[in-house]
Amino acid sequence: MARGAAAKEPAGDRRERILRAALAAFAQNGFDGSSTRDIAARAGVNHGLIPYYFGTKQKLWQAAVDLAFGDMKAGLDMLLADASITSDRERAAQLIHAHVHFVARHPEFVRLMHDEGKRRGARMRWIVDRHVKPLYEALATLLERGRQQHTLKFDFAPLHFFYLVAGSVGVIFHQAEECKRLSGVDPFDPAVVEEHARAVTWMLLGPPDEPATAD
Amino acid sequence: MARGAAAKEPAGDRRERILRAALAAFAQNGFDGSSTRDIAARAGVNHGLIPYYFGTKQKLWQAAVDLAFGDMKAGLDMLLADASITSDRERAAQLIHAHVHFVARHPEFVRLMHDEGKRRGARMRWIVDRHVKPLYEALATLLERGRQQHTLKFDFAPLHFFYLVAGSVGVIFHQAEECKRLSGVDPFDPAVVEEHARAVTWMLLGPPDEPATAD
DNA sequence: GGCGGGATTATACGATCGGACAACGAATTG
DNA sequence: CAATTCGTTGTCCGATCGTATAATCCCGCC
Repeated sequence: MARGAAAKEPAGDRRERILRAALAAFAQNGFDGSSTRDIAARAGVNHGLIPYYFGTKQKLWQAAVDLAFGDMKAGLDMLLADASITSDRERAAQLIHAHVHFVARHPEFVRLMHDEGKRRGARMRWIVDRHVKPLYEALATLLERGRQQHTLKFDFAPLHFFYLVAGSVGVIFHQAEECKRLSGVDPFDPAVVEEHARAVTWMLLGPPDEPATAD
Repeated sequence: MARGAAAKEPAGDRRERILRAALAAFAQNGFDGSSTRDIAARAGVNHGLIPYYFGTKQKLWQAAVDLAFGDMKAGLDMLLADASITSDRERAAQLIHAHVHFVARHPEFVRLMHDEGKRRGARMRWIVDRHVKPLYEALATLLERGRQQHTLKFDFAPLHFFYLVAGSVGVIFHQAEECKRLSGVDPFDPAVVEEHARAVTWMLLGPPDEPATAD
């Protein structure tokens, strides 16, 4: 197989460069707000390469979403591995802590969910069926376990817990630019991330020094 | 002043119809995803009327945002009036309850915030300076009051509380379509709204029957 | 050295966008 | 009634979009 290329790059690097650029662009400006020409410019390649490698803009988007949720899935699997040992409040707090820091490191997948989750359409159905649903069911079983172990005491459907967590963890990072303008604070600052993790833990598990909500 | 018009409508109704249609469109598809032609079609008017009444698409967007946040401000003022009497947990719960129901009735302003808050740009700066900042400061004083009255006990900056509330309350309604696809549950269903209000209350104030997080 | 084929580029097409503009219609005013 | 004025419409322009297509390039292979 002869790979022509401009002899600048080692291999099919350009495809991955396009993918990363597409993920950044879609996360920043949404699907409609991103143009394939801009994505190609970010990747430093000719814009004709996008139809060549990915066919259509929609398929490029799907590949970028797969990339983002791949990272997410890896992080979640790590969390779930930890969860298997978890049975008390301290462990739950570690889970929350790890999740907040993960979202802070990878805000793209929150952005993608927020961009598409509001619209009824093919992209929303695709991302929900392929990525969000497994995530949701994983969290639901996690919640049920916490409930049985009396780590969490709540009397509403897991669905609400899901959006409570998704919202309270993700929005400050999703709205990072707004947050900076509003308060001058960069939510991605490590100290701020840490404080937010404490805040979420406080919300879900109650204050650390007093008898917790959960107990 | 001679107002010609097609003699179908009583007055400058078309201007307001355009505004409402613009608000719906911007909330549904964002700024880039909405076209002035589509907005005009929704309002049932010629698309040439938009530059006539509002000049530019951006100014139309600003007028629509003012409309949405006007409703929001009215709701918040009502809440703040209630808050003046509030000094215990029950009152705080009522505030949360009212706010959740308001957001459920008017999801547009959450959508607008989520659409622009992620991007650094003129529209984000405009909406933050004009609308979000007053909202944030109002909540901050409210939080300080709750803290002094020992209704709320938290040891992190009000900024985190702001995004905790904004996220946990708003995301399930912002992502309504996703939520329907994910679980089959319509978050705007009155019973679901009520349950979500209970869920948020549980998060912020602790379980109702046990010694609350706040006390 | 020529050749074949995948990688890359340049160019073009149709569609849609925001906005400009002139013409038209109707009601008010003299 | 004539003139003016503002609401309204239809049309057009330049830019940008996604994508198709053909030419070009560069490498491994005979």
